[in-house]
Amino acid sequence: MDYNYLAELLFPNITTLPAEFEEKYPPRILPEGAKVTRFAPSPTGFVHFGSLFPVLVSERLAHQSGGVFYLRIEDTDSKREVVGAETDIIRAYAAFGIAFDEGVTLDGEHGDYGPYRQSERTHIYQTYAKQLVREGKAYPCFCTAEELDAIRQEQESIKAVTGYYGPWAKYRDAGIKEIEALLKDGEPFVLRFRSEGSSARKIKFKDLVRGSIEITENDIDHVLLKSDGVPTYHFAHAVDDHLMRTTHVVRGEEWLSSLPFHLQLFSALGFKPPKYLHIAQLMKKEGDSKKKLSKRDNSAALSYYRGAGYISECVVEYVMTLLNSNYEEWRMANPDADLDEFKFSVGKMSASGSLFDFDKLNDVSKNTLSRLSAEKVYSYALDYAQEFDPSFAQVLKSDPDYAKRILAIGRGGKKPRKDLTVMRDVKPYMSFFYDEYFALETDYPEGFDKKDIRDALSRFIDAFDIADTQEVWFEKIKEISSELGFCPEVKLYKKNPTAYKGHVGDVCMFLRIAITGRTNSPDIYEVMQILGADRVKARIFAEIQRLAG
RNA sequence: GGCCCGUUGGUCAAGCGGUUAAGACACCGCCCUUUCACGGCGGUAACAGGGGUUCGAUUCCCCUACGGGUCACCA
Repeated sequence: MDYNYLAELLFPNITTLPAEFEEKYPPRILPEGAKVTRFAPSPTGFVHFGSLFPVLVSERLAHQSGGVFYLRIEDTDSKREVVGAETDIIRAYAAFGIAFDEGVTLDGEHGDYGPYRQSERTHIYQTYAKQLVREGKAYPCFCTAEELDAIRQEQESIKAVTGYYGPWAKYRDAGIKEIEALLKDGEPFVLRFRSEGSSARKIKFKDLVRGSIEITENDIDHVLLKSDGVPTYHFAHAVDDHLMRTTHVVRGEEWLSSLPFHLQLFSALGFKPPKYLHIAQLMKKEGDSKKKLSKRDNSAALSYYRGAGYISECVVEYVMTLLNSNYEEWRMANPDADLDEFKFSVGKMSASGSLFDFDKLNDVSKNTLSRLSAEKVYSYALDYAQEFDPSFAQVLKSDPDYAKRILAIGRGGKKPRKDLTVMRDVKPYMSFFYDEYFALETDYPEGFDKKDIRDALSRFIDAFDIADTQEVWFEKIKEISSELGFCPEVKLYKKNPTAYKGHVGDVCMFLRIAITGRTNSPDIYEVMQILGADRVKARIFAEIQRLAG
């Protein structure tokens, strides 16, 4: 068989040679040990939460080593393509603080290794495909879907391993005359890889997160180019990651089984394969078993987290705890350190799939949020409100300083308050500070005389001075307490509860309800300071009236 | 079904031949506290099962079970 003749027959319009691309895309000049990684999604219009894992790993690996992290769009399947998906992807990751150094961006492409859209690289793939044909490593296959199906059925009936391989590969050894005739008739064909592998042999392979793996060799003649001349994922992966000089490929473990084929491909093309990290899938608990977090779960979409009010930093923080087992420990020791200071290591990655845990996410989120400045929380809260609660956004914007003072309560220091988990919590948390939202949301507990409550409130108004320090302020409350028969010391009260109507805590509770409308609130002294004397007095006065009426 | 990967408390996990088998979340109890949120202290709870190898296995090997992945002109 004259393979050169076949190559010309198959690709008459391809005049470029692999060497030209090798020259056009030379090895990158980077510092020693720098890693080149990429994220290569197909624009299907759905950004999966789980994709954050490989993305974050790739990003860390590249940026921690002084390397390059780029975005490549794998748009080789026109059937799955969705308009606008590309920008959605870029925006989605940008919202999580993930930036690409190179590749497809919102304002065009950046970098010297493009184009970064596979749909624009057809001639490159075909150049390499033609070369493989010349070398007898690839051949055209004219099987129809029906024929393929028939082969499979026959294999199943005699319990043979299914697939297009060896003796089953109908066109593997087709004669040139036959091929020529089919071509002349305009029969569509795919280009297949001529596998020299054997299912009787195993290959040893080292995955960076899984260690040594032994897999059966690939003996399937996989499709390299589809009948429209567009490459399959496998072929594009080999060509692109070689030409774009990727050093580390981070991808889901579902690719592990096609690895033997990929390795064969790299070898057939004369490429040095990249290092691989096959990371475990994120699972979800369903009944008693683990299930893949599927698209049907609303929590599978990355966009869900923004809608639910999780801020990007918190989600990233959570994902990091799953990605590197020592991350949490590091974070506890360095609560305020930047993520960049953490040394991400491949060796600390788990090979088994972890279960998504909302409790843990919430906890991480709460802690992360508690460490943020009031300024930052305000800005996040405003962003969120602008998208999901415009009227609250107006309120926040009407007096930013006031809002920030509220958000600053209990913030900073060794033991910050942890009231907020998600941005949705902000409004209910601070609403009573605003007259338009303020409402009496609770009643006084049973067992207290309405008159005592009224007396306590009115005596407080008489004694109240906004300029009081917390100590003075509290002394006054204690005084009022004892005057009304409430024990000023809780400990004392507990020793002999029947001797009193209640204790100072109860009196505080009266004040709290009058001022905030609820039994739970941050430190009531600070609340009063922020509300201001007028509002405090007005609310207490209104409550006295209500109790009297 | 073939091939492959995985399996330490409810969850995430440390461990890498000898440990009272860490820690975090969740849960429960107590303490602190003017409420709440914190914080402190304590508690329940695990090496999937069976064989080897070894003086000794959570750790190494094999088998089984279970879970997951993959077997497309999708990625």
